[in-house]
Amino acid sequence: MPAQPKSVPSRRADHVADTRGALLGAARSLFASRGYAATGTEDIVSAARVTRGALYHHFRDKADLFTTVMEQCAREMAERLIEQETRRAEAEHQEDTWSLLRTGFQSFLDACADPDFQRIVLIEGPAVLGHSAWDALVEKHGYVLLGEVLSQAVAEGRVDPMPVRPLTRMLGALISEASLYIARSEDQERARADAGAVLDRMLLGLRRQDAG
Amino acid sequence: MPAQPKSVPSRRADHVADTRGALLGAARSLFASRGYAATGTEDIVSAARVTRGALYHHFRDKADLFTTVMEQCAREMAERLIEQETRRAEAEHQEDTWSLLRTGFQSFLDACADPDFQRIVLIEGPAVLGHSAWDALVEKHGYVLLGEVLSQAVAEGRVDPMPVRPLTRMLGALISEASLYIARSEDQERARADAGAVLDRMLLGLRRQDAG
DNA sequence: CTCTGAACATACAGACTGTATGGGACAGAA
DNA sequence: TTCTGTCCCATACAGTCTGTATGTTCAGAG
Repeated sequence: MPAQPKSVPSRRADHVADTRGALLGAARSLFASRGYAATGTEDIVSAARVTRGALYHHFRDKADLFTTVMEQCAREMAERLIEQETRRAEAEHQEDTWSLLRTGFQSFLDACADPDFQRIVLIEGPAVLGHSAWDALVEKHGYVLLGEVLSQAVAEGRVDPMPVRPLTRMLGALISEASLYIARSEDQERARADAGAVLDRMLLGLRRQDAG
Repeated sequence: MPAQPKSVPSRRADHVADTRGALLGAARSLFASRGYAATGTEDIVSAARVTRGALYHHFRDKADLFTTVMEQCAREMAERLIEQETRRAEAEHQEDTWSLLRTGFQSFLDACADPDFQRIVLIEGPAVLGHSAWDALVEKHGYVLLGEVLSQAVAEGRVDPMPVRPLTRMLGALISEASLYIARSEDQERARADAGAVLDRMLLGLRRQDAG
């Protein structure tokens, strides 16, 4: 009878996972700082202290590695937002639903300030994967939450009925551009306040118009 | 005394301009259809019926060629919009200024439907040039008109006072994403109507609030 | 006519990606 | 224990692409 049940991974499996994780970490750091094209596979494997053989064993090619890294970034962002959103929902469940939606978008904007996310997902992603594949990934991870929030807001009558799919994309693009604008501004504080104000005003346009 | 004044270009100069134009045209077509990375310099020069020597004579490197192509696309778009805008301004100068602004943005959205513009300027541009250089180019050609219209709208009190720079960027991103959404939709007609409606509502949020 | 420089074409060197090959470690069968 | 197959990874190699260096042609100045 073995000392450990079958479900416990072997030490060898740990090493494999460590190698793969090191590759992902190195790739993520380099893609975020230098971009996809300017990062050679040799740079990645030397940073991960392995050889290119390990890379091409774990990933089909360089684009596959990038896809995995981007998916990781997107998933982390989605989890962060969901956890943050549920915490707010239970904390301030008595507050006005409209101001809840407003503050939700503001914190969404703050979350997008992550440099890795900006560079890998927002900048490099569309050009490396092509816009259709990029869109599928973002749809899978990011837009589920945003689309859910929006359709719920429509269902509750907080915003006027309108097609949710284009609304989701356009609000996502709006927040993305706002975060990039803030990131490359001199005065971050001021840029954050300005972009937040503009975003808030645009959101206002979606609000239910008829006071009936 | 020469039969032609000095200002008349020689036939050789015509050939030079033709070569450069052929390179730009081939590069534009290929960059738009296959993207920057998937287009080799050999593809470009064979389509232009010259050799790589001509390319590297006229342009510093491949990125320089791309920059010139993108600048051409952006300039054409800006000229198209300006010409279109001035025509509308003189034709309907008696109409409501707010609805003028609204229809202006809708026709801006329609202009962005150009596939070359979408792929080269909106998709490939940021990743190839880097977001800062890309932003400088778009600032130079595209955002002058948009920013002008917006600051004028603020000055005339049609929209509430708010920082114009972030507003310009975010509206530009909004329209860009809307045009891309339309382009990759199954039902173009419906997508156009939906995106236009959402854009119109967001614009509504910027409108002057106090009825004083 | 000679000479210079622009406008290309050609040839070459370097870098990078992807693949084919080889070896070492580990698990399971005999 | 020994043998064997498979997984994991390192190394070597081939193909492609970019950028540069060199060569060639030709228009125009002196």
